[in-house]
Amino acid sequence: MNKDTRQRIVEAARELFWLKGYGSTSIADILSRSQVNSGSLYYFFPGKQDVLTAVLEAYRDGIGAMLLEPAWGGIEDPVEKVFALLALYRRALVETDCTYGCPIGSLALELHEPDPPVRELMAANFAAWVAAVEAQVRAAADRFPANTDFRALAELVLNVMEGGVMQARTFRDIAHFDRAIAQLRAHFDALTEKQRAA
Amino acid sequence: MNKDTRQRIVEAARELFWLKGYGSTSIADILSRSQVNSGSLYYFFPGKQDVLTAVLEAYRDGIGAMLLEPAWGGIEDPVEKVFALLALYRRALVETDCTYGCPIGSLALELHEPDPPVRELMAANFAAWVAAVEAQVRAAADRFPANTDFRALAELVLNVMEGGVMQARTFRDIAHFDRAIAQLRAHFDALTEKQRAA
DNA sequence: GTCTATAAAAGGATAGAC
DNA sequence: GTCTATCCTTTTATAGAC
Repeated sequence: MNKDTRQRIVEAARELFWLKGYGSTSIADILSRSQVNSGSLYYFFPGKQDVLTAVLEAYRDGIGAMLLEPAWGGIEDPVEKVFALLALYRRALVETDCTYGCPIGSLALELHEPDPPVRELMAANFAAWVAAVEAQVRAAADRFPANTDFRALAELVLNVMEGGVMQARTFRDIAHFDRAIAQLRAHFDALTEKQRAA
Repeated sequence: MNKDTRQRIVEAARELFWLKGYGSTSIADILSRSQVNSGSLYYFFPGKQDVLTAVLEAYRDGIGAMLLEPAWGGIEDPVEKVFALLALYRRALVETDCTYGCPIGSLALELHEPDPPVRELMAANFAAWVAAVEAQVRAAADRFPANTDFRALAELVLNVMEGGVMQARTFRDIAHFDRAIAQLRAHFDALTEKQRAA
């Protein structure tokens, strides 16, 4: 219960930032949830923003073990891995009555002028997500037209997911997310069909 | 300078919520920017959240005159109207060094548990935007396959725009937005080509 | 490394004269 | 409808003993 104090703080902050956002989470909230006293938090972190950077580092470092591996367990086909990842976001939405938000996306739009370290960590998180998706579509490169921009395609997946989460949350209706993903699936089908025709 | 006091408050709040977000904008900020005193603001509004609903109502009521008409001036083709609307968002991003955020999208992700009136007004704003885009693609219905889901297509436009804005802001790089729109254009081209082939 | 107490400031909101 | 002054709470952060 001593050296993991820092980790308890980061974990509590991660949950609270996800549940309530950064601005609406007070230091007192973090202390209460992590069962840590003020003095200890400020021993590890100069201030609240440094807790945020630690949280963003945790997301970045955990994207494989915490997000991709759970989503991809047992799935072989690279394209289906992409949609299995999206299905994970759908599940999170359903389980939270469409209250869930992608933690990185929410922070990205909440923080209007983030200090450089914060912004760069958010960008690093998005970049890692896109790189993982890009690797999958690239692994199925033979199904796509020869001139396919795989990075842009992977970014499209991220954009549609983030947009779909935003709409589902705002309307409190998973159908918005489902329509978003259906449109993406249709786009993928059209691309692969185009290749088969060629 | 008396009956427009309320309007000055709403306008100042609109700008500040857009620049800094809702949580980071204080009542004192709004008073200072609108040159209004505390007593006057609380004469018109019970509290800060009521200022937010007034701002969201202003966005909803102004979507035609403030957003669509400026975007569509001189453009006839319905599909090009859709992309002209997206070009307006691009311009806003470029002019603000990729600091711009869609005001509704930012609020939608910042406010994690918005009270019903706030959430419904955000939804009404998105719905009006989507309806406007849907009307355009429907006006070009003959170019799309017969089974096209025009609402879902219009929602895709919104989702890609919101995602593209999020990425461009986070990376401070308009190329992210441009790739997002290019993917959307490719999707439209594929749909209309499919129809021509049929 | 952790504890309690508290400083110091900012925030939303109200009172009451005019 | 507007003005000034101010209350009350929350919030970030620090001090100093242990």
